Amino acid sequence: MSDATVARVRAAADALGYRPDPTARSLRTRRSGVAGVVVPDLTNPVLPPIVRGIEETLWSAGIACLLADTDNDEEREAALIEELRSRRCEGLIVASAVRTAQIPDLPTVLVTREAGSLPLVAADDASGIRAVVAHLRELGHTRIAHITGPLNLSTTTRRLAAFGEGPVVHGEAFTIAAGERACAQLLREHPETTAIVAGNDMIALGCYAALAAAGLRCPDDVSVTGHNDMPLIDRVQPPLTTVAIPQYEIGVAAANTLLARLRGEPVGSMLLPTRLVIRASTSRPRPRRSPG
Amino acid sequence: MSDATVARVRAAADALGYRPDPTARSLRTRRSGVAGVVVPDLTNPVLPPIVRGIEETLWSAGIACLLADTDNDEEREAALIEELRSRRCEGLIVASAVRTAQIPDLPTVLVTREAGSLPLVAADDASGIRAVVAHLRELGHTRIAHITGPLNLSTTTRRLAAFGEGPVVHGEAFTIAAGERACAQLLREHPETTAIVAGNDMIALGCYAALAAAGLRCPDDVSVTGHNDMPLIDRVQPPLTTVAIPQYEIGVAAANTLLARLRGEPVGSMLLPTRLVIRASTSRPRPRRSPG
DNA sequence: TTGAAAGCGCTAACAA
DNA sequence: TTGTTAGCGCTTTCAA
Repeated sequence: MSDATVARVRAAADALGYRPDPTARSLRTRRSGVAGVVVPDLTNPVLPPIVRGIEETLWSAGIACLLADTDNDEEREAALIEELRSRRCEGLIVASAVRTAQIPDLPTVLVTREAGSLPLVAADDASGIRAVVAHLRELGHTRIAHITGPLNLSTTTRRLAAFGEGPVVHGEAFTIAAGERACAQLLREHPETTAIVAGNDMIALGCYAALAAAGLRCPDDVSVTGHNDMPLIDRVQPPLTTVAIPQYEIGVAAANTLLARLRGEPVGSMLLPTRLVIRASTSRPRPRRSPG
Repeated sequence: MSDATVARVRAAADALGYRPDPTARSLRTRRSGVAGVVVPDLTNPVLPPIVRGIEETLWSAGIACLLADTDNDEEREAALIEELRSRRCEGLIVASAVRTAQIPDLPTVLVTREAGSLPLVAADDASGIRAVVAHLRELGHTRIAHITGPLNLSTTTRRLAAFGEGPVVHGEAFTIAAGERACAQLLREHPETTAIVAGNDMIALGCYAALAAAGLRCPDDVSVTGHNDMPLIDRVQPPLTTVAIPQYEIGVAAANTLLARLRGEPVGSMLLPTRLVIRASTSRPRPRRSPG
């Protein structure tokens, strides 16, 4: 068939406004051109940049994204994933995985949170937390405590392991309220603490609130660090020292990993580098008055 | 057909793992069970709660959401909407509309931003802005200026009209950087200003930066107000006086409006109530020294 | 190389 | 009421 003919047919098709029907094509090819993106809570400021990275990368590969928000509810997650599967998603990017979760028989890439042996794209939080602890030690802190996120999340266990020795209190969620409660408990149980490594930025903000409620100042009395460097966290008072993660790039990498899987290429996990951002929530510990 | 038979068939179907194929069903019924959600920039903190409201409401009506981010680019918006249409979305919820935008021949509900005569679900910003101005006047301010968002957005024109008389500077975008530039310009052109009504919270944060750069303090020298009451804006320094909008409810209402349209019911626009939230970025104007 | 035909899994219309 | 059939718009196979 000559190029000219191709051009003529194409012109005629355009003139008639012909558009291939993706539904009919899907029925025939068994490919939907759709992937599912499952998030635990879009309202968590870490997620939107990740979702943008996913969405832009998949769109440019001709794949559309069905968005599903689990509201951090495991049952809801299961139901939504089943629904996405039944809608013939070609693959899944899951940011909401809890360690016990069952992911279905579908090409799946996890983001941030690990589960089973599925490929994971996440920030290298362990090295981030180690950098934070080193920074605090350099400032002269010796009584450093850690407030974790929920124990069923792999992010929590990774960060906890990297934190190493020291008092630990577990927060029930990655929220300001949970951070505030956990920090109040920490101040009761370990009043000698001079620095707190919070499980993430939201928990760090909870620490700010608990410290203020206890009449302590940050960083003068207690230094606080976070994790994620989420939007606006540089504008709170005091600006938070935290571990920056490449959110958008994590989204892009997750999408590319899924695309590779869909092409049948072997894929593995990926940890992207983090960066310590030192702001005003950390300082030298206030010299202790000798007892008596 | 007896109930018992129904039950037996159903049991047999379950046993065989029968799942109706939504693709084939779509091909036949011409209904996809999918709606498109078009946002200008998911990274803008106002949007995630709205998207959650949309997504939860549509899911519970059996409709899945294809997410598309236009990155505030009009061409991209057109291309994405065309792509969503070709994928047989049953309807569209568009939060990215600019006033000049062409929306295709598809049931569409606009969110926040208006365009043409399409049904719109938004906050009643006009009354919010009026409340802000009244609050500033009550505090004793008489030299109140307004920094707008981009002029091609209906949110900007609504808020500008409600602001009324006074010096106005236009920001090029709803971002901190644009707010900072516009505020710097305002301080040059109208140094007598004692209060700034910013077009939204991001622009207000830009004002904070510009004021600090000019050696002015908020609220001691200049009061600042925002719009949206976005997450974390209560934690910045000083906590921002702003207009709270019911973000999640806007999403829910937009989704319900689309569902009504899809059922063929007549639908109209809806403005949801706003609420003035007074925090620490507004105070009485500093008494002016009499000249000379 | 080109064209014809079968069929993906479902639903709606129709016949028995 | 129940069963049968045509056909949605595409891709792929097979025949010419």
